[in-house]
Amino acid sequence: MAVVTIRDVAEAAGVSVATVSRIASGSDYPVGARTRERVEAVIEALGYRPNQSATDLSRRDTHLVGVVAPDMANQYYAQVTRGIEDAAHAAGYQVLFSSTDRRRTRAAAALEALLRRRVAALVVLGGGEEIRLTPEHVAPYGTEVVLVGRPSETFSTVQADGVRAGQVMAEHFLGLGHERVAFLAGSRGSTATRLRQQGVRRVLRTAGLEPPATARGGYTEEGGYTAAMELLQAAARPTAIIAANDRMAIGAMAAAHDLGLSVPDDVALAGFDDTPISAYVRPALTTYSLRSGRLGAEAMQLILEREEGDTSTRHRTVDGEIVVRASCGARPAADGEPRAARSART
Amino acid sequence: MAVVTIRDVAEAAGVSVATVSRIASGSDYPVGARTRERVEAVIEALGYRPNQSATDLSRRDTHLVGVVAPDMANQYYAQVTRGIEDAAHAAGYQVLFSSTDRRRTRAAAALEALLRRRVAALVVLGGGEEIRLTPEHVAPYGTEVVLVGRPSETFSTVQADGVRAGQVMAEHFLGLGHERVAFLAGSRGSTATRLRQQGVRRVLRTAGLEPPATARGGYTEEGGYTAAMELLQAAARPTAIIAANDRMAIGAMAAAHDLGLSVPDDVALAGFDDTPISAYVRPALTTYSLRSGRLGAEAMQLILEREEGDTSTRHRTVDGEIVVRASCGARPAADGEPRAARSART
DNA sequence: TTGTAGGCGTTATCAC
DNA sequence: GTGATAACGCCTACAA
Repeated sequence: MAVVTIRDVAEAAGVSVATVSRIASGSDYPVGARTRERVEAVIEALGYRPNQSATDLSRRDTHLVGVVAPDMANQYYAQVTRGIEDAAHAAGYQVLFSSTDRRRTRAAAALEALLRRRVAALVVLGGGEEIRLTPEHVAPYGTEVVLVGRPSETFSTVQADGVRAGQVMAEHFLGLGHERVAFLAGSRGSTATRLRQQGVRRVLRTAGLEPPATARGGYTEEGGYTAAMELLQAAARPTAIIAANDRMAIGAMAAAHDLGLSVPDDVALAGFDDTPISAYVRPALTTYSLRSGRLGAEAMQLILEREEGDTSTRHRTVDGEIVVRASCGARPAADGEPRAARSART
Repeated sequence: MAVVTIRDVAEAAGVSVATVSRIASGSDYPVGARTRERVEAVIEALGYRPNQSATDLSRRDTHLVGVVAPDMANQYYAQVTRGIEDAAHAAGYQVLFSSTDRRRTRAAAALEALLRRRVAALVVLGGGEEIRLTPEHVAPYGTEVVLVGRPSETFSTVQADGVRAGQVMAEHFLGLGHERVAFLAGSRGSTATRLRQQGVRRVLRTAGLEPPATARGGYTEEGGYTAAMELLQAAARPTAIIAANDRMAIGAMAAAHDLGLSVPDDVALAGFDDTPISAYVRPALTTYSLRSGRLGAEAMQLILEREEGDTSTRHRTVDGEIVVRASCGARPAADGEPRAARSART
């Protein structure tokens, strides 16, 4: 009933704790075959499970990676985290995470707690301002820090190529003949929005068109709906709206619908993220797949490389691809499609 | 540069480690005002952060709660986890989590790792079969276990009132005059599906109607699409489909659309979960709000109560409410609506 | 009020 | 090969 310690095992097996440790920890230190067998049997019989706190303390290394994000219930962060997690578990790490809810105090508390736990690495998701983290903070602990989705000189980063994504999407619409393209921004100060918008702007400018009319939707369906209502009722109605994410694009689709406008005939639409649902709204949503999971996997990759000696600050870019469906007008409305999720990756 | 330990602080402040400990750990052990002040200054200056592994080892208590779920990228689990997390942080706990990907080996490994960490509590999400957890497993460690969304005699549980949810939804459709109601099940062996289906069945039987035609969609949009295609092309086409979750309902909506059927006129639709998006598809989806976050909060509540001495096995039920929108036919299609997210909670 | 010292459960360095 | 034993960093009787 009481917790079995290494000493209990040693005693029961008639060996020293050192021997048990060598066996239980999977070390490659040589141990006699007979002894090993006996000890393993005892471990099994007693249900011995090494206390990780003790191991960490002794080894001075927790195999823990801390993840900090604005909100884990948000699909994007959840997917990135999943990517981190898969790679982490494969490498014998565990994931400890905290949502900041975009609040300074929560972010600070989360970071503090993670540092106390001496996490081997820290992955910060999102471009929010709520996080104050300096190299001095983590220096003493040798914690590897990776920022996902925000630029940095001092820390390693993993980013989606937002500018390129915006360009690709804008070019797609220009290719379809659109000249009045609007942009639906996410939240203020968001890196993702800024980059995508920059890409869109650049393409429009190069084509000699006016910069996109812009409204802000805070990345939610509701915000997208409201912002799109505004854009769609403006004097010069845009013929296409590029939303900074799928959720807003779907809100915009609802707005168009409620205004009696046809998508894509009256207004073409597209988003970013390639949310699972985007293939199943009607018309199916054209979007840009960012492979959020890859971002997480890449972040973990940086962490593992550090473990192998590379302590430099590195920057990785993960790029995605446009997924053309019906909402942009490049494909027939779903009615005639044989397959709901029909899409093309170019 | 090196990590600051309690000894460094003691030395710098000219006191014993015991004194520093009493101050740094926030204990209420009496300490002289002057001493306290001095020590606090040193802690601040040196940036001392207690090593949690050491604290845990010494206290024989990690303030860690482990969460195990099939897939954290799944909206539902993410929301429940968020609920756990908020409550956990408020109570000074941290959350360690693992996705099992519904695989036995991963589930076993996750559980093992969590047990080694000596998590104070374990929250198991989902009704999957991949998890083998017996009281004997955790008994030695005094780990509090809470199962969310699956029944159990031996462990505490938190569940949504699935039967009631199913009943409410079925009654809603009967009230609208439907007599051929079909059911879109999730994955095999899912508790949520079973309960909701049971509720639906019960109501239909009581009303003297045939049991619902059923197809399985695995809880995804794609599965819902495919399964609905099947149901909708059957000889006796159902006039209403109740899907076990919103994602499948949206897949079904796409299927109806692609078949040229009108929702809700040709076929009425409803889901469960009240996903944010459900208010923004067109027609807006009638659903049943389960407040997943509440499930998590409630689970954490059980854990905290245990901390206060209640070691009994307890069961909590969280119930939700139907959210009536346009897809069931009880409200006008969104076109005429002043507000996209229009909904009524009855 | 403050300090001393033993213990928490492992690992790792030495001897043997 | 195997076994003592000193860390690891903190907490907490117990003494003073």
